[in-house]
Amino acid sequence: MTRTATLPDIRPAAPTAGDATRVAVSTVIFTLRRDRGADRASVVIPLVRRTRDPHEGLWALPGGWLDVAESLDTAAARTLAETTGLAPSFLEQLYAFGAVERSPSRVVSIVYWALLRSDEVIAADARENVQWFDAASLPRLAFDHNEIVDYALWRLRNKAGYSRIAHGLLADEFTLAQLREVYEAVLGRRLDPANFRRQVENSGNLIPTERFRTGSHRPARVYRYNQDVELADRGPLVRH
Amino acid sequence: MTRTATLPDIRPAAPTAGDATRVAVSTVIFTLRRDRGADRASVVIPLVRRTRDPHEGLWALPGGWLDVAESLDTAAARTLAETTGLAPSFLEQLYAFGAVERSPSRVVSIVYWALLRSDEVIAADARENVQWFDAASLPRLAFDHNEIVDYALWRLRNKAGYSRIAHGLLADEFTLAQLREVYEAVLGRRLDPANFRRQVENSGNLIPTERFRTGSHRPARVYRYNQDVELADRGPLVRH
DNA sequence: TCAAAAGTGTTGCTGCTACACCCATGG
DNA sequence: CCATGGGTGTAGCAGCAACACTTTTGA
Repeated sequence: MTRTATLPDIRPAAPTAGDATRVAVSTVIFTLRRDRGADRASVVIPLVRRTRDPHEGLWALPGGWLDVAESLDTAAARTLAETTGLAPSFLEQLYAFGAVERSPSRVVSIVYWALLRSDEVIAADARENVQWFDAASLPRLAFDHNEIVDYALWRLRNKAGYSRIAHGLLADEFTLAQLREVYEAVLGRRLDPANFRRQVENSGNLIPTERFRTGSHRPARVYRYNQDVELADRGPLVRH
Repeated sequence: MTRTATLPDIRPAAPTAGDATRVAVSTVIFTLRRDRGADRASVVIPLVRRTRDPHEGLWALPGGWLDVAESLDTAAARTLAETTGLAPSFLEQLYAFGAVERSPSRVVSIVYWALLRSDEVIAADARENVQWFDAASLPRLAFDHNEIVDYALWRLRNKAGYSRIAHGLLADEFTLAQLREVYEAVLGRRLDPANFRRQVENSGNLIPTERFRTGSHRPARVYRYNQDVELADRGPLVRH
C-alpha cells in the first residue's frame, strides 16, 4: 500500500527478460483548485517525483507496471492508489504510447485519464513525493509525459463540449454557479450565466432540489445530477 | 513478406518468457463495397482465418506481435501489410484491450482502425486466408474481436459526424453523389442530396474541378479534397 | 439602499430540414 | 419527350449568443 511513490523503475528488473517489451500504466488526474482571491478556478494535476534513474528527480505521471493477472483498468486504479492514494470517480483509457525511444528500455504505456471531485482530493496531499501542478504551466516532465498531459488536456476540453464531464469534478450537490465555474475552468473562457442555465436545464441531466445555498447574496438553488442519464460516450464498451 | 496470414501464435513462443505479458497489434480495416444491384453500399472489413490453436479456424482481425524496435504505429502498418497486403490511407489508434481472460496467455492488444480507399482494395483479394465480411453481420470471431469491431464501428460513425472521414474511403476525385453514398453507408441512413451538397460545400473541405463525370443522366461535377484543411482531431499528437 | 449574484424574457442570427422547383442528359 | 439524377431556392423550426431586465439577499 505504501510503496515508494514513483514511476516504475525502468532498469531491467527481475520478472522479465532484459530485452522484452514491458507494459506500464499511467494516469493523468485532473481536478480543480480554487485559489483564494483568484477569480477563476484552475485545472491541476498531481505528479510524482522520480526517485530512480531514468529521469531521477524529474516529475512524472503516477503509474506502475501492469501485473500479469490484472486488467488494464484495474492496473490503472491500483497504481494510482499506490502512488498517490487517490481513487477517482471517473477513470477512462486515453491512449497507448509506444514510441521506441520514449524510454531507455522498451516500454509501452497505456495511459488513463481521471477526474477527481473536489471532495476527494484531501487524501493525496499528505503524500511524500506527490505534488499538485497547474496543468497550464508544467515544468519539464520525465519521458514523454509533457506530450501526454497535453493530449489529455485536449481530450478533457473536447469532451466537455458534448459530455457531462463536470460530474467527475463536483460533489453530489452543487449550485449552477459552481457548475459553471467548472466549465469555465476547463474551457478557459467565460460563459454567460443566463444561457448556461438554460442549456444545462434543458439537457435533462440535472435535478433541482428544494435546498438553497446561501452565500454572499441571493441564495442559489442546489442541484444534483440525474443518475439515470449515464453518459453513453464509450460506445459498446462495457465497464467492469 | 508472404508470411502465413494469421493472428500471432498465442502459445508461449521462443523470444519471451512463458508467463510474461506480450503486446500484440491488430487493426480493423474499413472499406465500402458496392454490390451490383444493391441500392446502398455496405461497410466491409477483411478478416484472417486463424491457422493455429487458440481459436484455430475462426476468423480474426489482422495483426501480429509488436517488435522491440518498432513503434506502435509502425507495427500496425507492418502487420497489416504482412497479413493482408493492404496499405491504408488512414490509420489511427483505437483502443488498448487488456482483459486478463481475453486469450489463454496474457496478451495486451493495441488495436488500430484504418480506412481504405476504393482504389486501394484490389491487392488484398488474392490472399489466401483473407476474406471480406459485411461489418453489420459478422460470424463469431476469435478472442474478443467481435467486441472490438463493434467499438470500431461506433467510432467510425461517431467520427463521420464531425470529421472528414470519407476522405479515407474515396479516390482523389469524386462526385457529390459518391461522397454522399459514403456517408449514407457509414451512417446507415439516407441523406437529402440538396442539403448534403450545401453542408459539404460550406465546410470548405472540397475543391470543385472543371471536370464532369458523365453517367446515366446529367453529368455531375467532379470534386477533390482540399489538402490544406487537415483534420485536426488527433489534438496535439503529431504523426510520424 | 446599494451592490452583486440569481434568475427570466426577448431578439436576432445561424444552421439545419423538408420540400418545391428548375436543369441537363441518355435513351 | 420523358425519366432520372444534378443542382438551386426557400420557408420554417430549433438552438444559441447577446443583453436588457427583475428578484433576492447581505452588508
